[in-house]
Amino acid sequence: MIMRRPERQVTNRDVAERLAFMASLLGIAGEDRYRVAAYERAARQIDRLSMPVVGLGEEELTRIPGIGERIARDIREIADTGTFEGLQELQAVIPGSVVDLLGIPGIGPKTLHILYERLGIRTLDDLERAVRGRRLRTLPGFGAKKEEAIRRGIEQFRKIPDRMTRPQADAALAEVAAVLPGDRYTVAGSYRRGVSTIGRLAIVVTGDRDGISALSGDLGVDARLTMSNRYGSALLCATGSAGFLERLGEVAAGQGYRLTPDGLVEIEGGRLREFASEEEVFSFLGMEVVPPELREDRGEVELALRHALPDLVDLSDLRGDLHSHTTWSDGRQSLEDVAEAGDARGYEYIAITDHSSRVRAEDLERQQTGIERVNRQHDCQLLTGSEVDIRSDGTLGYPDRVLADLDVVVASVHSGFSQDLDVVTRRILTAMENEHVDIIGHPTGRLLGRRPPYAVDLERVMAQAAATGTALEINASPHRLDLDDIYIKRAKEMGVKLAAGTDAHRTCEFSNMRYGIMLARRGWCTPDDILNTLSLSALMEWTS
DNA sequence: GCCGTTTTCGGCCCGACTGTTTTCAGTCG
Repeated sequence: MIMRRPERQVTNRDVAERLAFMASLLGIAGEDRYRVAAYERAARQIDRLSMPVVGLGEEELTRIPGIGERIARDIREIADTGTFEGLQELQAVIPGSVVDLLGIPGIGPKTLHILYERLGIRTLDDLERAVRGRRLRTLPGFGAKKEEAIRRGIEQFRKIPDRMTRPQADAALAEVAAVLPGDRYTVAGSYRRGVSTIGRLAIVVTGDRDGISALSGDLGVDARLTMSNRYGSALLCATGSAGFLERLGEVAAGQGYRLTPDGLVEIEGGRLREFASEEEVFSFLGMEVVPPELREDRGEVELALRHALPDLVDLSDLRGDLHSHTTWSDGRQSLEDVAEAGDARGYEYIAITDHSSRVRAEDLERQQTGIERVNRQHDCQLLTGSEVDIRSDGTLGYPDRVLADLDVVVASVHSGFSQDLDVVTRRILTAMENEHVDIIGHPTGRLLGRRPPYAVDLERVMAQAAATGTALEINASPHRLDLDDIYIKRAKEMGVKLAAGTDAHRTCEFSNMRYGIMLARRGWCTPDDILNTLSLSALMEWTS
């Protein structure tokens, strides 16, 4: 049976993506940077628009700030044809492989423009050859150091694994949902275990084969068919991980069984025992049910046999969020918006932590007045705070007297990513020595699929966190998910508190907390390990 | 390219950082 997806409607995301692509091409073509910025701004506007843009006429489009006559025409063209003339003209001149090079750290549009125009570089391989041939340093505005920086950038770029972020996986799963009814399948694999990035989606399907070939063919989903009376073992095996299943297989073998997706097979005699649910399998083997997030062969099987698994933290245990941005810096939400979002989630508090680099100390005082006013109108209390830069020389973005007035101080590295291990580590250690710093934000600085972590000695950071009573952040943004699970577990074991924060720049991002909790659970955290399970008063005591 | 007027062109977010420069340009967040 051939599954054909219906012709897809052009979404706002599609339009935004075309406009952003135009901006990249204009930048590489060496166009005026404000023209480039105009397309970037328009892309952002369309992306956050609540109504579908395909239904709007040019007249209505120009009423959106940042969209004038020209871009309104382009948008209409995209809505009708999927692309527009100006974009096609540029695409005819600049190959797509050139645009990809913008992903290399240290290469922006201006640099790429010169590389493309002067050296005719079109691909990553071209660029690598030019670097090896020391041809970059001869270009105007280039030198040996920049050439070396680009060489390192290429190295990093090549190391980025080709895995989906969780939002990308969710988008792919939406395509699965279009093919199969929800009661016929369950998502398994690394997705179900809550891994930060997903290589390949795995699902377990019950019933007939309808739609299965479309899933594995078009969508590249690993779909395993089973019967409902064998669903338990099938889901267990499809969820993994390999190490966990191996350990579980040993337990089964000790009791005379072989673990298979069909069920437990008696080693002597070959009789099959079937299980409709995972719970039944665990129970049969005399074990506690192991939550999917723990199934990584890190000692969970032994504890499950002793019925001594940790009581993992749950989203409902959280009383607030410890990292958010507003329009005072680079956020898209007002203080009022944040308080409303907090009320809607039933939070007791949300820390307002705008970037120190974007808010002058005297403006921070004005923001505090605003917070006091908003707090009178809402149950959820906004906490005064800052995400203060740990600058490349190790100093903080605000003087102590400013930090002393804040409820919550998150200190983060946003610069000097290419510094040596020891330099970056000492910057962070120094920040923790400051008595006003409560939390180290996104401790490794990684951006999933885009930028590897900076070089930092996490053992030393964790030891210092334990010694100074500083919390380490679990940054819940699906593009960061930083700290990683193995370090969360290690930190917890060292007695370090972990602070879950969404880093929300807009109200819809507060729901990203679910990712943070997923990660905390993978790090074996109980409610006691997470700072923001504390009540407001207990939190205030902890930070003071 | 957009916007706001000072109705017809000049300014557009900005600070830290780095590398290339002798005072600035490009990248990044």
